[in-house]
Amino acid sequence: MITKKTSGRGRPRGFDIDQALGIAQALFHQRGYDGVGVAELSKAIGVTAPSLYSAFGSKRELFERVLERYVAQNGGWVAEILAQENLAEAIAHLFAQAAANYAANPQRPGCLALDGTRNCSDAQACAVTATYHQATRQIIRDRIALDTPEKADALANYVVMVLVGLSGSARDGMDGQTLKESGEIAAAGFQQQL
Amino acid sequence: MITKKTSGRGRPRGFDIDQALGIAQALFHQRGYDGVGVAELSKAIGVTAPSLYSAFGSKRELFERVLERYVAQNGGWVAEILAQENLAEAIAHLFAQAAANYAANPQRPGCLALDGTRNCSDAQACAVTATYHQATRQIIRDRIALDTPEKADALANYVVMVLVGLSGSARDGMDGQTLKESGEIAAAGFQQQL
DNA sequence: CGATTTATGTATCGAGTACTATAGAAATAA
DNA sequence: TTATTTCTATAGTACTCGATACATAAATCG
Repeated sequence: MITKKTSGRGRPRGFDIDQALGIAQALFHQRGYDGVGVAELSKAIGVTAPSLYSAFGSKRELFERVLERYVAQNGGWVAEILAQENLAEAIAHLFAQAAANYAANPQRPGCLALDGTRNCSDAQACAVTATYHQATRQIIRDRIALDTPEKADALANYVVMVLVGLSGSARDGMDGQTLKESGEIAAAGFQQQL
Repeated sequence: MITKKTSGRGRPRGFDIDQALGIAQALFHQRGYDGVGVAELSKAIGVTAPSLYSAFGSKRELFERVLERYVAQNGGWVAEILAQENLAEAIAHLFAQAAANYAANPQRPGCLALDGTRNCSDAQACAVTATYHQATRQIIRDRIALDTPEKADALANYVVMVLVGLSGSARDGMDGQTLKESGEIAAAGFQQQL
């Protein structure tokens, strides 16, 4: 855990860390890791590059913090929805919520964790998203295993594939209603397997 | 149509156009449009940058030629498979073939047309892939409309969403067998809607 | 042959990349 | 106050990006 000294001895920080993370989050979500430069991040946040490096260490570490924040804000619903009793309904709700979230803001379509490092040149940044990707898949698998342990792997892979499809389609411009309909068909297909 | 003078008056070209396109195709498929630079393309093809620009005009135009070649080689199977009589079987075959193709070469996972310009900084390059994307969706829609005109739009969007999911999952490292299984579930979901 | 046309390599352009050395500014601690 | 600590901005580092000016090489045409 990083110890955040809220106030120490030296000159106080001239910008708010969380607000800066929010601005960076929006930019990364719009155009991906490679698509946003440190210069643009600095300008948008309103500080100079050295201040960013002093606060976050590197562009990749800043992205890690952004992703951590994103998952904290937008990752909880996965576990919440999966907590309900009926598995088929849980998956249907999962797809519906994913469709809604991925198309909620046309300027930030899809999932930052799933698509933020697509075609990314930085292997370490890719690894960060892959961690969250894998963690989410595990959560889904564990829930499915409560009902059908022997089909858990195959069905979890299917569910993740659909989420990738929904996120990617959102980034391709598919509107929320269409996304929702496609999710419903995918959910019906899931139910059929039980 | 571009008139290709096979032999004109000046100095003959020192490299084979189609062979160069093949090398560029492999590179773009591996790492996407932004992930491959002109310097690397030049080095891989074995010519200098000015020769590439003389032959293709720009990196974006080279990518257009590459995509044209890719679709000519790997796009025909979509229409072929959809030509069969039974719609549900056609879609099942479509997903199975997509799964097989997207995972056929681990170094070139997924679909170049679907994922070649993900998070791409060049808007024109994105537009090129979007054209093929839309054309494929139209082919699928028209085939579905032969059976169920009123559901054609929704089902075509679903099918494209699944293809995006399969391609994206392949790029995330999902193996061919898992991809195939997920495609089968998605195909069963499609059949259920008829 | 000379004139013309096209492709080639060298060497470089300006802009952008992530990142940082350095010095000054602004706070606390003694 | 003086020393210490931390953040800040200026101004740069070395590198890569897509694209090109220029002169030369290699072909055809008249």
